[in-house]
Formats: sequence, C-alpha cells, structure tokens
Amino acid sequence: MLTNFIQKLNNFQEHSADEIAILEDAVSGVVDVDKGIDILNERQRPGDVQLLIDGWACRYSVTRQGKGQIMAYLLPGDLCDVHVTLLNRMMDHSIRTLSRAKVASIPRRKMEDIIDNHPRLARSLFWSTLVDESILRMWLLNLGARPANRRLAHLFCELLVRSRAAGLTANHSFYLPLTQAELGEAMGITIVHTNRVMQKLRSEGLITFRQKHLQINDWEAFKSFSEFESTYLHLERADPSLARDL
Amino acid sequence: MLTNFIQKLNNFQEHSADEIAILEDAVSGVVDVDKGIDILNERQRPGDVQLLIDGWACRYSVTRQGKGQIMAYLLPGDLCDVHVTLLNRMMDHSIRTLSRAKVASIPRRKMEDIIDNHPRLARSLFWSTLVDESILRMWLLNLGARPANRRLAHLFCELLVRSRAAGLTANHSFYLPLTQAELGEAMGITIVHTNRVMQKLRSEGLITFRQKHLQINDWEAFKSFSEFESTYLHLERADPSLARDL
DNA sequence: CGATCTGTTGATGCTCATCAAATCCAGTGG
DNA sequence: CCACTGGATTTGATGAGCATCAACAGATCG
Repeated sequence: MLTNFIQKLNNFQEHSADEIAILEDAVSGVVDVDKGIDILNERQRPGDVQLLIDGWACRYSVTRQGKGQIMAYLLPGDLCDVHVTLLNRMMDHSIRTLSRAKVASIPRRKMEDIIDNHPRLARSLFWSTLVDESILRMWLLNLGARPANRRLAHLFCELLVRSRAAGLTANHSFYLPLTQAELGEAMGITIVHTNRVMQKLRSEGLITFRQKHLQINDWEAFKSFSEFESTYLHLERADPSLARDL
Repeated sequence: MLTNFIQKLNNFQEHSADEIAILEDAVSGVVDVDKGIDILNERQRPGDVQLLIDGWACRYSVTRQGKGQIMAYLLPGDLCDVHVTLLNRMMDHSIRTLSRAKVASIPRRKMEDIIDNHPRLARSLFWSTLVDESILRMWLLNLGARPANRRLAHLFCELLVRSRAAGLTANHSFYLPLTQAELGEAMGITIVHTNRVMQKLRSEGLITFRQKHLQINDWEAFKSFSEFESTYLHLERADPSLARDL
C-alpha cells in the first residue's frame, strides 16, 4: 500500500519495519477518485493529510482572468499538504487528480503523534517538504530563465528521476499520463506551442512517446540539453542503480 | 534587534516576553555585509541559520546559459534557510544581498533546541516556512499565467504587505531598494522591458516611485489590477491597521 | 570630474499566443 | 463490426509580447 511512499522516504534515510508499521497504521481510509476531481479545494481547511497512493495529481491555481497554472505534479507516494494541515491553515491553492487515483487519509491527530513521538519519521517528512520547496524553486527558474524546449525537457528529467526514486520505473522510460494541455499548463505555454515543442524533441530523436510512456533516448545528452542537475531533489542516499544516473 | 522578525512572527501568534528572550538569546553574531555579496552559496552546507536584520537580500540561481533568476526577496526579519540547516543538507541555490545589510547567525544547536523544547516557537517558525512556500507558488502563478505588467504590480502588492507585516512601513508607501535589473531578474523579463512596464504603471498613475520609495496611489484599484489577494501570505492574525487593507 | 552604474529610448526580430480547422484516436452504442 | 462521439493531437496563418542590440542621458561616487 505505502510502497511508493516508503521508497521515496528511503531516499533520505532507511526506515525500519517498526517505522513502516507506524505509518501503515496511521493511514485511515483509501478512496478511489476519478480523473479531474479536486482532492483539496482552495479556501478549505483540510482536516487530514492526504497521501496519493496511485495515479497522478497536481497543485494548481487559476487567475481571475481564467488562466490556470499547475504548480506541482504529485506522483504515487507524494503527500498533499502536511504543513497546512498541521497548522490548521487554509489552503491557498487546489489539488486535483490528473488520472484515476487512489487517495489515502492520515488524520491530523495521527500525524501530530508521529511528529511528536517519532523524530526519525518527523525528519523524513520534514525532508520531503524541503524537497517540495526545492522543486518549486527549480520550476520558477525554469519558467523565468529557460526557453520552452529546455523547460519541457527539464521537466521530463525531473519526472523520470522522481518516478525512479518512488520505485515506479527502473530505466529511462516512465509512465506519463498527462495530456499536452496539462503539460502546457505547468510550463506556462499554450497547448499549441506545447505540441510543437514536443514534436521537435521527438524529431530530434531526444525522446520517444508512445502509449503514455515517455522514453529518454540518450540520458546523458538529454540531461545536458535540459541543464538538469539532480542535486535539488536531495536524493543523497539514493539506491545505487538510481544514483549512477543522477 | 529582532523587532522585524518578532513582528513578523506575531502575525501568526502573539509571542510572550519569555519567548522573545529565548530568540534574542539564540542569536550569536551580527555582521555587516556589502551589497552584492553571497551570504550563502550553492553547494554549501550551512552550519547556522542566517537571519536578515537589516537590508534586502534574494534567493537566486543561474542557468548554465548564464541567465539568472531571483526566486525570492528577503526583507528585514526574514530567515534564510531553517530546513536546510536543520537537516544538514546542501544548499540548492544561493542567497545574496541586494543592499548593504546586517545579518545575524543562529547556531544549529540553538535552533534544534528551540524546535525541540519550545513548541510554540517551533510552530511559528514552521508557519514562516509555510508562507515562504506559498509565496513561491504565487510567483510561479505570476510567471506562468500573468502578463508582465500585472506580474510586476502583483509583486509590488506583495512587497508592500510584507513590509507592513514586518513593521517596516505603516501606509501604502514602502522602501524598495531594488534596481530595475533586479526587479526584472525576479519577474523573468529583461531590464528594458521592466523599464517600459514601470513607465506605463507610473504614467497610468497607479504608482509613484521616488528615491527608492514606491507608493501605491489607489490601493483598492491597484489590488484589483494586480489580482492580489493576500490570503496566500497567511496573515490571519494581522494587526488591525494592516488587516483593514488585506 | 571622469568612471561606472542605472534609467531611458529606438529599431528590429524571435518566441510564443491566438484563432480556426483538420485529423487522429479511444471509447460507446447500435 | 461499423458509425458515432468527444477528447487529444496536429497544422496553418497572423499578431502581440517581449528579447536583443545599440546608444545616450542621468545619477552616483570615489
């Protein structure tokens, strides 16, 4: 159930069977959610922390002019909003599913208990919010300082590495259940332009995209094209097979 | 010494004299730093948490193509990197001063002690990182979904409110010691375009900029032009004179 | 009082947005 | 199994926003 979540946290520090049991125990209900549904809505005070078990989701927000912006992608094993819940604050953005998904809840009480009584787990959770923030900064750098083709390429690098860090794939190909519209909404470009950039990346032989699976053909070349350096993902203790590729 | 810092934290919850004393006590040395100096450099493991006492600074990063991007502005009272220090991680970006500045250090040990033994202070610090992350998301929305003029206007709204929340000003005018190049570097536009947008905002009577003081002429009109809604700054318990303007 | 940084202006071109329509594709029902 | 349907991708044409290059004026400062 929590495999992806645990695998992700293990990139920071190894967790014992006891610790895993504590996490497993904290999870209350798992629900199936259709594509395009808000898990959390802006101006809502979440009572539980949500954990994405399966499927993809995104943080997003919409300007008054009606232009949407995806501000993060959530993969299986990603937590929704630890701090907002713990501090009992209002959500300042929404989270919606990008595919059919399974979402688990961790009641605030249990989360508080973990933070207070299990310092190692608390540190791991703390680490995961640090990574979230770091990703956010990298996206900002991407949007502000890179042209659309490198921007998209950089995103693909990130998603591949995150997929591998969560144990979702083992090579240079990963499941990417997003439409070009959803990719564009994250990169701040239109669907038309997204399409043209994707075509260029494919025609240049950099990527292959078939049946929602994106393959990066020459990882080193692609990394260098994207200016991708994985340090910002803070995977210092990554699994050797992943570490070779960072 | 810590007035701005305390004032900022008081927007989350009121702090007692005891708590303030604990913070004052944690601060070790204060140093003067010239403009344009890196306080923290990428790929460095900070030993202490840095606190900006006076002057402005920014988080930034540079792409391999040599294009820089400012990812956050730090005002007096802002902390540099609590989580990175606490988790003993590597910095994934740099921080440099944008004016002459005074910077204080809080040794990691003292910070850990506060987190472990003073839950109210810990919560306040936790809150401030939540706000930092929220600002980051708003900048992303700004860069991805708003044209340059609203983008810049929105930034000014944010900086005014943050200045007021830190007790740096009391009306609709605030000290903005930035060059147009530095503004552009944050908004992802060139210095030339920044200049033209600024001129437009001034000629339309929206803002007045004299001697590094930016005044917003009609707050309600400007807010609506900028699509600024302060909820993302999480100032729920703000001082009444500020709250009226949120 | 030259040197340097900052702000300003003009000319030109590229990246990307916008609008519109065609094609492809997966799923659905007859 | 084929026609239908609605979403996703693709293509073309045109224009706006912003970048780039270059030069100059104004401010600031040792």
